[in-house]
Amino acid sequence: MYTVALVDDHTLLSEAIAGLVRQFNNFEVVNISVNGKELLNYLNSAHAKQPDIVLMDVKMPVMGGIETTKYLSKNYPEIKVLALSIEEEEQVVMQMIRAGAKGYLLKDTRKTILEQALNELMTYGYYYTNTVERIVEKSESSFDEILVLRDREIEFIKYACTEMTYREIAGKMFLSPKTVEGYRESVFNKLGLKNRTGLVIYAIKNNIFTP
Amino acid sequence: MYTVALVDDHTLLSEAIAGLVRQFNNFEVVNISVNGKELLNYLNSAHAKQPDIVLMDVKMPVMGGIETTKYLSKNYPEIKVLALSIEEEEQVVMQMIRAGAKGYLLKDTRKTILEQALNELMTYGYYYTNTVERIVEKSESSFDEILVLRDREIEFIKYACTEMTYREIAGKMFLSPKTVEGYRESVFNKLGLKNRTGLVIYAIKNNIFTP
DNA sequence: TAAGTTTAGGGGGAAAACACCCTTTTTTAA
DNA sequence: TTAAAAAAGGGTGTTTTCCCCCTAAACTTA
Repeated sequence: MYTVALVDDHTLLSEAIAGLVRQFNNFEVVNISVNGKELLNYLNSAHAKQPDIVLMDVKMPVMGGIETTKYLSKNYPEIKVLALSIEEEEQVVMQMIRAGAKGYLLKDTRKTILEQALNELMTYGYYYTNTVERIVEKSESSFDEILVLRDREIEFIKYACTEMTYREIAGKMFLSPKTVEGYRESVFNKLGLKNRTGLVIYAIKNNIFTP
Repeated sequence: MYTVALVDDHTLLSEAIAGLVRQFNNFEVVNISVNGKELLNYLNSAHAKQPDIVLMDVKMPVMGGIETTKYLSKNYPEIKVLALSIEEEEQVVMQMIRAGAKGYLLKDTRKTILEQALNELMTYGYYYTNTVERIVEKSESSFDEILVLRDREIEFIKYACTEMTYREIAGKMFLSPKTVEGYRESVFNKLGLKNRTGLVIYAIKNNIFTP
């Protein structure tokens, strides 16, 4: 009998998924937490039944999935983290994998896939769907262009996601308008963008700017 | 015995929640769909057992919760829509309520609350939590400008959130560039925007466009 | 220390975006 | 059945953005 802990701030969902897990053979739910902090409290408590697998949401208040996974990888390496996220932004997936998650289930997963994932996690130690594998491959080959963006360029991008004109941005950054235009050009070239609208969308998709 | 249909693109979650609903007395799950279109297909099919309640996610591809709820309110007014959403952005809540949702459950709901909501929905016809009531009150005083946006304007906004020029958007919408400029002007005036960047941010914040 | 990389700045021109001014036809609502 | 509102289109001029090309300090780093 393997043990599973759930971490998700969406109480209804974690309760519902706990119900699913309980239906599976070989698996029992030992804890449901609403964030990483609560999970750690549980793990440190004396009576805790240590989970073999943690089903972890990514976006949570207080202590998020990425942070929690990093901590677990370091301090409880025998616990396998299976990310279970609502959305499939590539960056987020990669950050979780890098943090040490042994698998990443996307929103469109079916019940049977969850069971399969749990079983494979215990037998092989990891479980990746095709979608996630593709993301990982893609990210490994053309490694993140976001890295080649300079600090000053990122600063510029954030300002570009407002209603300011480049002239006004130049004022805020204490630069000449021409310099700001230079940043625009280099950013456009690096990211293959046509105009400022594209830049805004890119910035939001890549978490440079949050609306 | 009351009937419940679920609409959610997160298959795992809808399956899990279906499991919860089946545990409740008086309720049975008659259909699980991944988007509004699929639900309508089900309702139109001959063998369909019409649901008393539809548990509806808001953000879905193909046919979203707001659109679907509007359609149901008009064509199946006897069906009660209970929104069940991951996030609690005010605009979204209000849009769903205006579309005709009889209740709105937030992510942090507990299993027992779901059961209570379903029961109250059948006895009183509606169910609102305190959080949602507060949002509704707040929004009723300062009424929403999003309503005054015309269909064609919203269509324009979606295109404006791409790298297309207005000329190209005009082509896509089969309009003259001048007409598209007219939409731009009226949208800017209505929403108090200065430029296209502001429009993109507004559209994303208000879920007109999802990056 | 010489070469490369940021960072900062500039000229000039073309294309878009923006702003305010209009008209006509069709739909919708009172 | 009018009156209002929406949808579509136009003219003209200004500002902003976009694009390409180019210079020069300042800092890394081999």
